[in-house]
Amino acid sequence: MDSIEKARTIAAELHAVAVQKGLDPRKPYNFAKCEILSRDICLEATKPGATQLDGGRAKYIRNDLLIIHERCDTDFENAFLAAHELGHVVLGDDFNPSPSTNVDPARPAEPSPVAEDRVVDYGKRQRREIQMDLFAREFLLPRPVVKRMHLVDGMSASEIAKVFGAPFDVVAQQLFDAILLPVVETPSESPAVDRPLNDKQAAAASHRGVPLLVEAGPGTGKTQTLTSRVHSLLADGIDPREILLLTFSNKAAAEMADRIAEKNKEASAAMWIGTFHAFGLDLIRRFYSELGFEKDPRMIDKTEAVEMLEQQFPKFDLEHYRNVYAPASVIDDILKAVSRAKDEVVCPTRYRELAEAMQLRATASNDDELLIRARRCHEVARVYEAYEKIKKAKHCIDFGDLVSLPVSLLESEPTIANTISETYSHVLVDEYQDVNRSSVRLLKSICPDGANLWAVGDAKQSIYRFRGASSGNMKRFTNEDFRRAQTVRLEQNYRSVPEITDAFSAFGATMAAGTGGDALTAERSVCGSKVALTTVDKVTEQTLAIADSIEQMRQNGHGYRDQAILCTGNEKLATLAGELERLGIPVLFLGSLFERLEIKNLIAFLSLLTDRRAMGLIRVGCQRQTELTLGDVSKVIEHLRDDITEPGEWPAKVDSFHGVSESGKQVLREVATILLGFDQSSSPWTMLATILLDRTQIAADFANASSVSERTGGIAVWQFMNFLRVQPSGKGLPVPRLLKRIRDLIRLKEDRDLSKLPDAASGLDGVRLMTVHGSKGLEFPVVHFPGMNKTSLPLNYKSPKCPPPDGMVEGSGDDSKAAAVAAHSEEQECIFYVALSRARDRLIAYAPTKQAGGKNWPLSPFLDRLGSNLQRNHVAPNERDLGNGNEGTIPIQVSGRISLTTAQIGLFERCPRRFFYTHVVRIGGRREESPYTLMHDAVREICEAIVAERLITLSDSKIRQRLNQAFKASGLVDHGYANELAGMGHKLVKYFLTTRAEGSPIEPPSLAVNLAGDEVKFRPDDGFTMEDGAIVFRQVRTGGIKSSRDDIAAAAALLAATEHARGSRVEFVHLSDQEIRDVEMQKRKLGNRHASLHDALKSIRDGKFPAKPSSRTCPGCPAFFVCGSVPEGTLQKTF
DNA sequence: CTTTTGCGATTTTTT
DNA sequence: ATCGCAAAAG
Repeated sequence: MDSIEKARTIAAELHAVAVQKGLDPRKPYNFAKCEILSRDICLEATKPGATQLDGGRAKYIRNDLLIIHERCDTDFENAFLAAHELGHVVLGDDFNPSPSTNVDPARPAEPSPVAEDRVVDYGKRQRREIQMDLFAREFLLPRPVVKRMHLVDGMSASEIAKVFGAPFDVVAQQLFDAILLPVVETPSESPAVDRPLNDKQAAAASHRGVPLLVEAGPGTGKTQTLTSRVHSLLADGIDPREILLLTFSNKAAAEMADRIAEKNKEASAAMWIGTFHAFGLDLIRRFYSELGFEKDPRMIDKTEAVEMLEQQFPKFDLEHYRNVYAPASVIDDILKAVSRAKDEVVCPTRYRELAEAMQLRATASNDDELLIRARRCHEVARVYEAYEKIKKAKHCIDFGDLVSLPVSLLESEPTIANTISETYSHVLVDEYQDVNRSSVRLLKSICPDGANLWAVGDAKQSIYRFRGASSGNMKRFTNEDFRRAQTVRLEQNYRSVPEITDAFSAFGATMAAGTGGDALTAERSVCGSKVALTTVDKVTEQTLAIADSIEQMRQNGHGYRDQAILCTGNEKLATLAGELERLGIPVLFLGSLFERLEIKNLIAFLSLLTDRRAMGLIRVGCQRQTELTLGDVSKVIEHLRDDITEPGEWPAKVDSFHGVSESGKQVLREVATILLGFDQSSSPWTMLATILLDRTQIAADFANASSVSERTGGIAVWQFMNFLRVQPSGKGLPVPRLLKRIRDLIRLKEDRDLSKLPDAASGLDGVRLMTVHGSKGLEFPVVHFPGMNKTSLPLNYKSPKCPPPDGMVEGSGDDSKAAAVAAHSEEQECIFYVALSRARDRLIAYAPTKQAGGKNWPLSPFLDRLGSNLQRNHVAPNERDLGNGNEGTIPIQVSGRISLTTAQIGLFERCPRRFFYTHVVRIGGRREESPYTLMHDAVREICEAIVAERLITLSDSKIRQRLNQAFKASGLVDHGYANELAGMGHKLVKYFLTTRAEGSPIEPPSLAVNLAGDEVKFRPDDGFTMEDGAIVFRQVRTGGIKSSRDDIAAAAALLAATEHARGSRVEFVHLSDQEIRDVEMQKRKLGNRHASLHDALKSIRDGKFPAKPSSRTCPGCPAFFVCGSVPEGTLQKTF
């Protein structure tokens, strides 16, 4: 149990005792006051800003036995400040005389992992203040009390708030903590039994003077050695404020802080413990003016960064990174390159110089390939320069800046560097194998000669090479960066049984990373089971095999919570989690928050305020209290499609919805009541908190659930509400802005942070599912490691979209590509090594040997390198239903024939589910509008006009005129870069005209291919009779990306054309790529596609609409927020 | 026996 | 999007 939970438990107990003494919690200030007075401490209110308050809002003055606080408007606020200070007293945290400044009564139990909170998460002072806020809230409104009021007495959050005179949001947050998060069990309190240090550990801990690098393999007692060193430094009389302990993750920092606090709470709070990034942020905040910022520059995440650049993108006029359709993805690629540059402390100017140097070399050696690479780098440099300017102008900083800015500062300002290095007499670094050049340079600035620098790491666990971490830094520590340095190697493994230790040591001996002579000696005794590899025939059986062995391990005494499943990537984890859950294995896994049904169900309420067709009813209709039939939902959407309705106006029209059942209308009125008083400008958090706690039973249902998977659902809701609290401000209405931001987060894969389970979930008895990266630093009695196929580990190297300029990555030599490939393959070995070494007692790897199609699927070559340490066995698990079969089938009755366009059938192929929403339910809500899509719309419109007016040429001025007209109609003229956008459009139209230079135009006819009574229509955009008499039909494809795999839409077009006129051709014109592609298919291929068309139509009749999820396409789908299960009932449909 | 084509599985990882 | 394998075609 962590310190925060401990504090809350104590607070709740105090509350209970006070109530027993007869105090009334409904008078909160008096309640807190009596508790304080009973400790012989005085309580005083004073006016805000009084000198005694020392700049804070409340303060405990120990010497005077006095708590003072500023006088607030409400009794509850006063009580909260008093209780906050009471926390400092009760928790024995009164050694630090600083006042309390950032008091927040509605603070969630754990910060949301977004933007700045990710960095400062465990800043020591923040952490104490968070603890006190939660203590105070718990003292005034204990979770068990509010939980009982809500669940047993049936009181809403507002009613509870009234009773206590507390604000709604404070009660709501407390209720969320109480009913959505699992109750943390009082632990059996078994603090890690510290064994005495072995000789090597003791030597490492007591070392003084010259820099020391401790090579600590897995399970060698690294943390214990490090904490021992800290305690020995303290014992030597070192002031804890002189000790700096740097880590790479907040998790590690918190663990170190807690471990040190076990023996010395005061020292732990006084030391600087945190990540490199948090330390960097501290420096930036201290020296903001030297860095050219105003006070407290704001941190932005990548989503915000992309948004900033997107606005200015048209003006960059990039040639090599030109994706005029979806600039966001290009910007993302470039920002990744920028981030890498910052890892190497390469500023925009230096980036451009490197690119220019490449250009010179390319011209000198006549190397065309090099020249193109150089130009690409140059374009990145241009965007990089602009990005830094925008950021500075807006007083923002990004993740990369957190380390690179302080490095530049300290390296250029020796006085500041001196001040800092004099502050810290002892610097300790954890996970040294994860340092990149920027962190090394930061270290060198803090301790130039390396005196009393102490680092610990393991080159074989270096799995962050993609962000510039290199185990080469381990070698350089002694040779180059900190000469005079010594090394110590810890050789005893205390974690794993010999079977496992020997296995990963054997693999370790063959690894490129590390020295080769670093095998470990197992201290534990043999367990009798070797590391196992369980192979199965098919992928589906792998899940069954894992489920079987989880249960078997359970019979051997390893509970679910003792077992972990590790995968290399997130995608596979999510699939596995779903399947195991269906097999009845409880799993601890959230997955992508916004893809969970509970969350989509909530977002549906929000979308009902913004979407005029109310497609959110699809999700709302699936929920217990608001059940609707699919038929009714579909009818409502149909009504709203033809109606001119503003978003949120539909509740007024319920009576006029003909064809909707009476019971359906009744539910719709209830939904309207649930939404009453909210609109697009409402705060999403307030609205959903009201819905969850005041107007529905949704939250209560989670509290009453018992299964791990339902509890996980509750945690997801908690996490989502937590996320809603911290939205960046910006233009537009809050609700639509939030929906856009969610889509952007997923597109940029920034939703990953939200899929981390809060600490409060750790008590649940479920199998832990995580990536190998996520498992670093952890250990589990049993580890399952699936997917050990050649294609997944090692993964093939893929070069970044924007490779760094030659010479940017220090120590990569002349061939930067070869160096990157080598680094990648080293990293893959490290991933395997880390995974193996997480296991204490049992380790089982899994792999299917055949693909779904039945062909062989080779095993990972890494397995052979375990030699005789690996026990192989092949199993054939009993078939069970993984529930993948019928998913997506919807009862539907199609009357009459089906008639679709090529575009529609193409959509069915890409994602049948999306087809269902778009063309069966017809939810509408076309794709998102952006300046780029509007520009493309204008171009398309003009091209259509050109065909209709049979124009062959059009003067530049006429094109401009038409574009201008279209831009006016769409409002694009007002865009800041309307000229640049018009320039792009001009190019596209001009290219379209060149495609019309040959042959004589014909009126494009409407074509169709007959498919057993049904049809697929092909309406060409353009048509010609060529000089040789051939007829050509053209379709303009705006997307422009050439898909190498011909889709069935193309086949349908071809078939339709041939049916119309034998020997006619079909061509796709890609405007952005300036290319005409002939649609060609061999007889066999065309035959196969023809069969696929038949299959597709049959699937539509059968109601088979499975989703094809993809993080790339889903966020852009209009049905994104409603996709999932559908309401009950059969759908009547005419196409 | 060689070449083409289809198809399935994979497109990480994080402060 | 890209790779590697297996089956079909030449």
